[in-house]
Amino acid sequence: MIHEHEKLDHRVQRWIFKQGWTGLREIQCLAIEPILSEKTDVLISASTAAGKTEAFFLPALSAIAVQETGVGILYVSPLKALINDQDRRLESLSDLLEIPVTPWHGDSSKGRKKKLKASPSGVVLITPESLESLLIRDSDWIRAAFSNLKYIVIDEFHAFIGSERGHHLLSLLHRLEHLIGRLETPIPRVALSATLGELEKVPLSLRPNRSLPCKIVKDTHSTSTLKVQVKGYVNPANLATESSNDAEYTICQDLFKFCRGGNHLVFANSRSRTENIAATLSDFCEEKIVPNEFFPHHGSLSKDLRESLEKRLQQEHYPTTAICTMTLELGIDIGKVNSVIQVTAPHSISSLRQRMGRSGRRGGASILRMLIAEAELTKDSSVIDKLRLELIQSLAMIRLLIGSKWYEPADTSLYHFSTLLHQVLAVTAQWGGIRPEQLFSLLCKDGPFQNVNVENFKALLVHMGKKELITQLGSGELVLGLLGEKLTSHYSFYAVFKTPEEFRIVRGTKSLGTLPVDSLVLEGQHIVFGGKRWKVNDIDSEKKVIYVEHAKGGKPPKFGGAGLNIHDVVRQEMFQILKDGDYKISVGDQKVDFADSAARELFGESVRYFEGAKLSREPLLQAGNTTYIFPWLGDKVVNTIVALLIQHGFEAGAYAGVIEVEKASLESVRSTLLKLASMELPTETELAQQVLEKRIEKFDEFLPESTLSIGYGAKAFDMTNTEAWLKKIKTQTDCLI
DNA sequence: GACCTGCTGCGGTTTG
Repeated sequence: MIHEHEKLDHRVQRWIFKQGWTGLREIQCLAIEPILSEKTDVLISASTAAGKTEAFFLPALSAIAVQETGVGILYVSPLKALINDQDRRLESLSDLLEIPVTPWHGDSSKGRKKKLKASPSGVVLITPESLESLLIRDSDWIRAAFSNLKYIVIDEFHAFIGSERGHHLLSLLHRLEHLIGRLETPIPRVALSATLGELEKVPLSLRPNRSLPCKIVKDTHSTSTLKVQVKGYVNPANLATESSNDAEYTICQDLFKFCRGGNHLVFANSRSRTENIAATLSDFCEEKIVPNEFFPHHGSLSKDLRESLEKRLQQEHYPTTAICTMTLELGIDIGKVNSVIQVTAPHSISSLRQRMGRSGRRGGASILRMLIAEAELTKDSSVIDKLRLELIQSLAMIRLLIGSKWYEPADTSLYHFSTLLHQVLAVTAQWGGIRPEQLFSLLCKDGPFQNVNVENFKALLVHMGKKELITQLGSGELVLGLLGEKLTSHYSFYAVFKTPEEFRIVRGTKSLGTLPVDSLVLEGQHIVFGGKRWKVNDIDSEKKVIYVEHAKGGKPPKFGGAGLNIHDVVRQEMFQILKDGDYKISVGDQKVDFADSAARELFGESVRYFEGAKLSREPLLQAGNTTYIFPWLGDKVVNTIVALLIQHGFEAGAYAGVIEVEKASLESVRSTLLKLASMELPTETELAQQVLEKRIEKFDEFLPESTLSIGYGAKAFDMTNTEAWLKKIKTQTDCLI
């Protein structure tokens, strides 16, 4: 394997030497042979900054270095910013090989696009949406330009997998292979990612029809070390808002201590908390008369503000801490930071892993601090507070991250009907006219929508006809209808995901960012935005602009938001920790304690309550008029149990995975659960029929009710695991009798 | 009690 690099083009070898590299990394060596073979898909899974991009491009550029004409490599990225980074990173190597690289997205140079149009060759860096636009508007050019295409590479594959946008991408790639006559001899796909759960299942998500095998390349010995600490905080009960005694203020004081003078990332999970923390930390700087080094970074801030902060982080000239949301999670180039701090529990282990990858300078340890505030207990405290579930969830996620290296896998049971409808329109627009059976094989039978059967598809087409999205000609061919024509001819068509309407926040003539309109903003109201406090002067509903001026004090804007989706494995780990009364991680014959004394104290309270209520054996608990159910399973199962109970006349809801059944005795809930365990349960689709608002995705508004129920049912409910849980409850009860 | 991503053609202005 030491001589693998000799298979690379001589100029590529010379370039490697010139970089001063002592040799190739393990994954880079391992990737050479499968990529050069051109006979297999390749999944390259390695941690951040392990050289995944080079692992692909060194051999792939070698393979196309001798290619005369046509685009040889199509690189697909979820972010424009990533395309711009890659364009810069590839410059020296592509210059040496005289291979042109063309970034192709909404904001990229028109001149370079024009040049590629005139003489297509080399590497194209593109977003899925731009590829869609080219397929619809210029498929003849695509057919010619991509006729010699050797590789398709997808960066940050985990950002696509399992989502509407991911299915869009798979459909685009399948349509591309179809267009250039490569269905029989598919173009090898290479997926790059740091955090993929259940690796062996990923190839199916890269190519659902399995027309090529997939080679998995991963680094076998990850040398990176992690240093983790969980700190607990107690939020005093009965406090007036914005008190200097509340937990968030104490957390900010600690953040100031940890971060000042260095480069750090603070992930705060919501834009409003991000804004609050950044403002408080800036205030601390002002009080101490030192330059501010704390800045917010999230999706509603303007590109200018975000980019200047990214640059400041990367240059490392000044100490800088970004308080951020997932905008700094993906691979945009900001260099490594001293440490990562997570305030409030993370939403998934894969995102936690992604965040940790941002820390660890010069091969040193990654440092993660997790700051978790729980409410001070009073006689009115809820069961969820008494169990300290946010802390328990955080501990469970750290154990899964470090102990079992497990990440949430993609949910492959989904239908993605909204995106399927989009693709019916896109393909019809691309071809002008198409027969229904051709559409079905292209999109469902051979394409990525394999969960959709002929009946589902027929129902969809019939409804699309009724809505004038498509029309059937006498010949049987489908063409665009009036509304379909209108939708596909507007640029907003290309993306399959939905964007809420937003107001621009403007100070004088300077745009500070945008705010979703579902939030309440009134004239005279004080808001926090861009890390500073503002007073709203005027709102222009027509132009969708909010005019602001500087102000002191004020409340943050209320950003909108929806539900969580915690996985079964996380909840099972939480149960295990509480049952064992121990969260520590075994390393060799030692146990590593990663919690501070306050977190240990909170954990003790949780375990005492757990044991007192006998929750290790008893899934039900009555407190006053309310009965609680503890399935210790993911939100899909929790949703399913709630829906079943509502069907049986109960008032039920769930919080943090715990089901609350109001005005119900433990015995009445238990007998209903036992009844459910022995009867035939409704299907997920049938359960979805009782849900009133099912239109969530961008094109859901055009779907027939029956199709919506199928899609919603698969997304929200899990009858198989619910049934298994009910049977377990029944067996336990039978044993007791 | 959540987050993020993307898109065109053309008319206008400025610059070489």
